[in-house]
Amino acid sequence: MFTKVLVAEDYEIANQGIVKVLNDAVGIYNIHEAQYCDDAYLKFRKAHQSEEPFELLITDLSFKENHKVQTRTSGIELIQDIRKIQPDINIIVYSQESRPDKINMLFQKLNINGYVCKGQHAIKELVHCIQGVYKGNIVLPPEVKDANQDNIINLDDFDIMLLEELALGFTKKEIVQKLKKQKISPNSESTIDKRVSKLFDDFKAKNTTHLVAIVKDLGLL
Amino acid sequence: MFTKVLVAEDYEIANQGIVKVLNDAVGIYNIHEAQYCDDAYLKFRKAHQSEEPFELLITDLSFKENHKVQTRTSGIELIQDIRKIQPDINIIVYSQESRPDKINMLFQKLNINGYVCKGQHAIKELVHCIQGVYKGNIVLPPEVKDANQDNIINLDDFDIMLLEELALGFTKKEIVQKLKKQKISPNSESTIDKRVSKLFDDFKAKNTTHLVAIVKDLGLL
DNA sequence: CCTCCGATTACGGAAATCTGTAAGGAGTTC
DNA sequence: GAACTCCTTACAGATTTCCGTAATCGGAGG
Repeated sequence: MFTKVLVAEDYEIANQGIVKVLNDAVGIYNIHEAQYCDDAYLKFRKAHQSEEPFELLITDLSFKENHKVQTRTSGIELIQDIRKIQPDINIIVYSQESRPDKINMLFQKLNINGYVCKGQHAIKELVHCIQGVYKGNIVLPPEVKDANQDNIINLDDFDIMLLEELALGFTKKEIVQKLKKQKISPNSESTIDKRVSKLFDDFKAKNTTHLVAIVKDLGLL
Repeated sequence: MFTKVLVAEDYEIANQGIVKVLNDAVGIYNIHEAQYCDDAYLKFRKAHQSEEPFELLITDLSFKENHKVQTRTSGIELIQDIRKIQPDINIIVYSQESRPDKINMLFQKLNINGYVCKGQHAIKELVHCIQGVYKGNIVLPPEVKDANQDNIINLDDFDIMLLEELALGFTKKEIVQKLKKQKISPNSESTIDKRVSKLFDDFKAKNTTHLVAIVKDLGLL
């Protein structure tokens, strides 16, 4: 089993809970805690430099800002920064988020090893997830396993960019200008139209406003 | 101090944590727990019928659905249902939500007595909140106290309805038709235009899509 | 009674959206 | 090379949005 683990979680009650689970149910005792992203990063780097690296990171996604100045505010940035130092580190994200699309994104973009959803069965799922990751598996939460199947809509970066620009209130003409300025193709208004129309079909949206509302609800933006 | 308290929280680790805080830091020992909304409601009703009512409800807002059929899925419904039985019950909401607008809505629409934000200082805030509510105060979380001031935008029910319809992709013409069918006034396209334009100003939105995106981000929809 | 003020309503016009059709290019397959 | 598909681009027209101006109505206050 993993011997050295870092738990990054700002919510102090949960933090205590996780440590207890690791002790009692998994049998890990060398556990370091961090309540702030920056703190987690520093602890991680120090351990890596002194050649006593962590084997597993368990982290939340959202860290509330407080009086202290934090350079990293979200767990996503923390993961990216830590992966730069130690690419093969095992990472389990442990968060409130339960929207399948958003969780899927974590696996795709950040290559996390496991995800546990804070909730009723968090203890059982956490134990199961750690054991699975230790065996080298990718452990999806039941929320994603159930929901997946065929309703996954594959959005490429261009689609995401379009959605973001539209959500920021830019007109298609403005988006076209931006694209041309940045020399990104495609960049004709007609193609943008076509792309957005395809998104209408995908998400069964009636118009741009509806589309952005749907995508916001799904947590993709 | 309160003697009989109900804690409704589906997240088992947090549930345990709250009970511990109530025991150690506040000195409340007659604590009942519920992991499901329906369960909380039943316990509450039973206590009220047997004339040993709860004096305080501490509840989360979001309850994950699971295999069990739940008639109440959100803490908001739970609060509304419990208030019907015992209007003067003290209620503290204890949730992830940190957006000032959404928290304000809880105080305005549900008349809750206190709010505690899950986070770094949850323990201290929870203790402070319980003590304040016991004295008869309305206890706002620091997030709201800081943020408030003048940036509160007052939306009436008509505005909210407009925003919801727009987010569902209805055109203004369609909304007008609905209003006329339901004999709700105002119901002219021109007034709808004016109202939405005012919302543009309030939220500094460039167009309808931008407006809906902003409002979704604020958590008002 | 009169005036002021805010909300509602009507109307018009420039701009943007949405939805077609059609044409050109790049890559694949036969 | 011909046939095919997929993506990009152009264009056009109906609808909708957005933002003016202006008329009307009702309540508040002098």
